[in-house]
Amino acid sequence: MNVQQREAKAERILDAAVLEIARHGYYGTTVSTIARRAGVADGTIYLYFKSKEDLLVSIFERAMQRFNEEARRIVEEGGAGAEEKLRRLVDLHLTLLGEDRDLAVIFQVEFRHTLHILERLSRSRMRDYLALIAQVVEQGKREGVFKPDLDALFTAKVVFGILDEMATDWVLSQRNVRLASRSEPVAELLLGGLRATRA
Amino acid sequence: MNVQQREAKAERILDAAVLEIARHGYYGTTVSTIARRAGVADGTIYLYFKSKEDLLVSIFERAMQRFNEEARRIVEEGGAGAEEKLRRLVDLHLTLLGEDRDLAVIFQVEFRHTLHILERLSRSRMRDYLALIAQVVEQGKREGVFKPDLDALFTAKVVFGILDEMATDWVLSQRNVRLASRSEPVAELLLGGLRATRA
Amino acid sequence: MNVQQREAKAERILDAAVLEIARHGYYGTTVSTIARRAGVADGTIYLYFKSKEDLLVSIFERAMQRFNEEARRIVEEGGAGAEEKLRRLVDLHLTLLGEDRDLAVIFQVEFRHTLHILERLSRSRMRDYLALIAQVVEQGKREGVFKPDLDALFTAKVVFGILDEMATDWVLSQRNVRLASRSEPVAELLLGGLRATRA
Amino acid sequence: MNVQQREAKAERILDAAVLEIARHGYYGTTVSTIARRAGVADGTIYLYFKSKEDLLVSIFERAMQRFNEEARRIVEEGGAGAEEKLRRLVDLHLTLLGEDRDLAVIFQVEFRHTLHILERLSRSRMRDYLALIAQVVEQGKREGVFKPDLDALFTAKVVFGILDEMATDWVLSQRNVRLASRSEPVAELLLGGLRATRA
DNA sequence: GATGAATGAGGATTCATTCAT
DNA sequence: CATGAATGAATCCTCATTCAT
Repeated sequence: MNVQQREAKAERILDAAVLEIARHGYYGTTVSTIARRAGVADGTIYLYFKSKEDLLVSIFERAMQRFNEEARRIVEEGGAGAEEKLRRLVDLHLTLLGEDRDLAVIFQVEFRHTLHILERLSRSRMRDYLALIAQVVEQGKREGVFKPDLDALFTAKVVFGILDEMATDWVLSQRNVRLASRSEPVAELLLGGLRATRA
Repeated sequence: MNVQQREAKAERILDAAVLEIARHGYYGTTVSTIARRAGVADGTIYLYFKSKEDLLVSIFERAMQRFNEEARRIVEEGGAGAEEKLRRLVDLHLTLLGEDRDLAVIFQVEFRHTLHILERLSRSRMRDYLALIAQVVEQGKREGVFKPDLDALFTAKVVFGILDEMATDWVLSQRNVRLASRSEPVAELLLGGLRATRA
Repeated sequence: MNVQQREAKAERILDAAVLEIARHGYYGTTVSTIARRAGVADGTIYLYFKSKEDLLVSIFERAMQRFNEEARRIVEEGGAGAEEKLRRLVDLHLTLLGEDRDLAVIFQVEFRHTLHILERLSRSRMRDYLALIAQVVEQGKREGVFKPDLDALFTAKVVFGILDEMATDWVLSQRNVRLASRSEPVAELLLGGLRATRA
Repeated sequence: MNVQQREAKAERILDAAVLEIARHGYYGTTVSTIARRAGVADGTIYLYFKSKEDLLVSIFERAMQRFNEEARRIVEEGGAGAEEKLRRLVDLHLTLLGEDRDLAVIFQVEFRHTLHILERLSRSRMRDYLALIAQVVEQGKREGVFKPDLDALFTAKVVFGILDEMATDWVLSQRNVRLASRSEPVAELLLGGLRATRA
């Protein structure tokens, strides 16, 4: 079995885990259930993941990698201004979560709890993400479009907090709206708070 | 045993539950452990609470009641303006959580997960809380100090999101700062985003 | 529940464990089986014993205590000579094991393997037992009835080895003889080897 | 692959099994571990042995064959007397076990437990071994150097029991002595017990 | 012959909940 | 009212064995 096949099966297991955990919670999901949905035997799970917990960590890692990659692409792009970048980050966040409700549920609901378990590990990925947002804030300050006295990290947390609340709200409400439809107003409100008041 | 004694014991059990669950998580805490810390027998817990889950619901209810009561007092006060009320709400939120780290941990970490369990129930209390914030936003619009086109509920969620992120950040960081020390900058940033631009 | 009742139930569980383990081996016996035979629920076992392994340790301890107690009584008796004491020790060993075939099986078969698990623990009880035999050898040397150049501990091991082989042989043979019927010839043979040759 | 190559690989697997089982016990050793140490795939084991249990049986068979072969050579030698032969048997037993501690561990510790599994099978080889010892006892009786009233098989078991206890003691003690250094005193003690008292 | 990925039965242990005292 | 001993369902994980390649 080559690397590609192996990874494909790991993906399938991870996908099954996302689906089940989103619907029934981490503690409400048994390894057996995940295996059944992935179409493998219980024991097979353990050929690909060290433990049930490792499954959760892997879901987080896989998702955060994508978040961070795409966010980095936006932040490090040469041409765009800070306002534009912030709009895109907001949209990226809400779009990625909005595309996969199950993943969103896990992020907004399960991981919170699991931070208890995962502790530092997950926090380091989060720090990276916050740092990327903070970078845009700094750029905005340099460009003179954001208030000069903003604390970049503090502001990044505020931005994240709003996006996070939007996502949680969307996840818990059963209404059938696209999460990304919030991008515009959220970005507006944020920029309203961050923009330098012209003298 | 009169009502007062009964309630006192229920409180003791609830306090023990807060402490243990904050430290070890809902699933990491056994009913036995809670009973031991509360100084009662395992079975006694069930004379006061329907189940382990009910314990969690009760913690939430007790805390939210206090939040909502105090928030209502602020919101319904006649004399104050919307800006002032928002400042006070921000401070209330961060102060109440900052006073009891264990409770804060449960709110920021355990309840998220548990929303899965508690579902609608908890959301109704949350809706009340959000409605109170929204009321202040409305007042600000009427007073002309907030932008006239703000969607009140949406804005309330934004406010809550920021406060929530601040609290989570505080809970997860081990640093020894007072959570309430964030009240000022948070309120400033929020008001910066909400204020009507004077013509 | 008082101490006596508690101990009675622990005994019942231990008895059930002896019976099942003797018949199916330690690894061939499930905790469930033991529980069923003891007439308790699976979980109850764990109110009395830390683990399945602890059950095995406890069987060993309980039996060795009886062995050592009775052996000590013989060894420390004032009046008897070394020859007589050795005869009685041989008889004690074979009688106690011969009385309870299940226990004998566990001693001769299961514990060997389990020494791997129990290691030092059990060896200390064994050392006590060997020391008691050695004491009799010393007495015999002082009395001039045993060869003066015997190494007491070495000799004790020889004695034990013979008794042990007799027991194992009895356990593995299905023949229906009393183990204690070997006491006489074994003692004779032993004494034949130990006796001082009269000048 | 010719017969020789096939046997060489079977040997390698058996050697790996001896090593692992001696160190971790039969139940503590996985087929995978044995395969890894033997440098073959898990499945390959099953091309050479019917099952994990069969591996154990084969270890026993291989070792007993050597024991019996060498013991037979001693016993059937024309020139030597019974005393001399017994000395040599004692030395053979302790030397063979003393040369390979891993094998000794398996014999003294694992097989005991496993007798449960192997039952009759192994006993037949053992009977052969005991019969060889008994033969020497008979010879001694005929030669008049051993007591005339000895029960040959009973005596053989006594001899075996002593050797066995010596081996077990050596295996369980971590001291760094050669097991064969016990040959002399053991033989002396035995002969002391068996010798005919000269009239 | 050799491989090693996949299987899935099996078992020790935990813990929320009950109920006789 | 309070106790805490007893319950037994429920679950993660291991590992001997198989079989498609």
